[in-house]
Amino acid sequence: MRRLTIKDVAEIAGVSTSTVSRVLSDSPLVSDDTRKKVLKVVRELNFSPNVVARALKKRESSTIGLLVPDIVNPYFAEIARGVEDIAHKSGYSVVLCNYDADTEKEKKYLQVLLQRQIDGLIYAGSGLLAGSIVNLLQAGIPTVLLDRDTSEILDVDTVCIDDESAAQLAVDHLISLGHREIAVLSGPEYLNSSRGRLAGYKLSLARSAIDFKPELVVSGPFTTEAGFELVTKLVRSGARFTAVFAMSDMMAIGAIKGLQRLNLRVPEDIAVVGFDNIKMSELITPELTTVAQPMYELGSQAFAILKERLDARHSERQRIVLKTRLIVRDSCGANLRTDKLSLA
Amino acid sequence: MRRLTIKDVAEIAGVSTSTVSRVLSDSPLVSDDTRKKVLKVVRELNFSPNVVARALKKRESSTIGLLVPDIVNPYFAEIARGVEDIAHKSGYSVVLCNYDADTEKEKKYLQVLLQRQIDGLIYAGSGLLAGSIVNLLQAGIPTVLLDRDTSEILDVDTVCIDDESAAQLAVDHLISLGHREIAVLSGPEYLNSSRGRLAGYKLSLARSAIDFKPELVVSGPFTTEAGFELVTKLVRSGARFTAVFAMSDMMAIGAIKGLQRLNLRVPEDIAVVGFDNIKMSELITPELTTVAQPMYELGSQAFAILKERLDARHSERQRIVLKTRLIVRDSCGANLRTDKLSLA
DNA sequence: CTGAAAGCGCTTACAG
DNA sequence: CTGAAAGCGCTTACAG
Repeated sequence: MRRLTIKDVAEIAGVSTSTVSRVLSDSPLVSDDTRKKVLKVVRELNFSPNVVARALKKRESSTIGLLVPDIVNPYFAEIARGVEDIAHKSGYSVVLCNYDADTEKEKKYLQVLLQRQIDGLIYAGSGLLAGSIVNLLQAGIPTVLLDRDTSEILDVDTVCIDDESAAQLAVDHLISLGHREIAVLSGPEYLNSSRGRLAGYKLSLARSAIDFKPELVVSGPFTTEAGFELVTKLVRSGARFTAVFAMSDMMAIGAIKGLQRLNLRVPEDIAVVGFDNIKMSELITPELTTVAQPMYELGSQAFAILKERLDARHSERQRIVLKTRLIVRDSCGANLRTDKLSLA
Repeated sequence: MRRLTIKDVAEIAGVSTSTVSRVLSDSPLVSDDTRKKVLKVVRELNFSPNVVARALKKRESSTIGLLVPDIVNPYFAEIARGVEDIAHKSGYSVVLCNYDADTEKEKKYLQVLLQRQIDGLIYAGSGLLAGSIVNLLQAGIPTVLLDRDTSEILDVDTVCIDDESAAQLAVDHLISLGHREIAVLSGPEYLNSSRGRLAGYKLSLARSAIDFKPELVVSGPFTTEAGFELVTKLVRSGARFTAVFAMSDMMAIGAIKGLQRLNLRVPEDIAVVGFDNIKMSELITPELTTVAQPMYELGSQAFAILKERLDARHSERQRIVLKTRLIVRDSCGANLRTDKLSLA
């Protein structure tokens, strides 16, 4: 069963393919009469144009690439949702790429996406090779970096949060609750986001005249497993602390599990703050106090500025910083006196 | 900066575009010498062919559509990962579509995907319009249905689980622990999966000579919110039960929250089994006993059978049923005597 | 307002 | 083994 083409439509409607093409793309260069005639045939045949032919001709594929480390990570899933929703509304399709922490996969995906003539790329997460991004920019494909602040290094559009002040939200909260020995479960050290959050932590300590103790800072990937293992080690090392600041909710959740395994109560013995506010954070017990990142908005804004660049290629570089806020729940003890049953 | 084409390569290498095309697609109809010559130029120019042109000519886009209700739902995120991993390995890109429960969006996506000349479609979740799928099949685009057993209705490839026996795993476990009043938090009633699981529940009861009580069955969407509200209502209605079988982990997690709010302990007062085994299920407290679905495999198998159909269009209809298994953790009390600390 | 023609960047049957 | 030519299904500058 051959697919229909504008040629079929043209013949039946008794016009040229040019005309069919024009009505299909809402060109004003068509009389109302012919437009109606053509539209009628289109409807009758249930005709739907071949967008890959269009893409070839126009050199615009109306598709963008979305690179995330792993869509299974709820943080990236929410971002992806934000991207896809807005892209779809604007007539773009998004091809999903999970590159893990794998440099080879990352290169491979970039190559595939280039071959597919994507109009733009949204790059989330940590894997970015300096080399790859340079290639992209050289190839002239509009790119926005999500969740990575590379302002110093590269001239790319970017949407992110202010990691430093976001971290302060968390740490100040702990301090206000009386904590002075605050351990930190950091993400990978090579990430700007980890560094920024650590800087925020130090700042908060300094403001309250608390000494910074390097031995209270441990780092690993943003996973529950890492959270579990890092606290466990920390406790066993004999380090003294009454609270922990985890740089992701996944780590915080792992940490809470770890503390519970060690027979430590959260928040009574140790308080825990997370970071991200993934949905899961309010489903665990105790409900997690955390710094909320607007994941969905990170995604939708990323697409929005990509779109701006696609529409008008001259625009200035944009750097969007989204707001974070502290969500106080139960894992730091701030709500200890509240009778939770009254909420039900 | 114009993108390079095979014409550029051909000129520099001193051969025809046909030849360049042949070496690029590994045709055997090229001598070793010319192949080397061409490859050298390709490498030097860092040339990468335009796959949309290829797609137009070959009428194969090497892309597939993936329709999920919502990628933020961890169940679908894991499935998506399974699909994407294997698709990528086979040289296919996947276009992500979140259609929610929205019939209009669903139609729109289907239309867009058709226009994009996707080679195949993987359709997960519940939204399937009978009408849409018929259109698809008529359009001749290979489709596999994931997570929906439509064997009676439609002649489509399908990968799913045996809902009936999976549910029995859960319910039998509860019964073996002495429970006889088992409430069920069902998914939407119009779904085959909900119906199958309910059938399994009834079968298990019958086998143990337990009367089926319709008032213990309530249904709603597969969400934590529904789980929370459904148990809450059930308890307040005065219904008597000592255990609940939730048809998804999200519902089970919501139910546990709800019970806790009501000052009921899980599993001491009420046991809860879930369904799916999403990652979150072992992160909550108490850790959730659940029936594991192989989400990743559902996704990868779905792509695998789609690929088979793409490679050899004559294949018979396939229906793959994947294994489920019971994961015993803490939410039913089966492990009550185990000293959990010994695990740490 | 409309159509004929050229062309987007590939692939492949055909001829040699 | 290699190349010239036609064509995939559109869009759009050009001429009228």
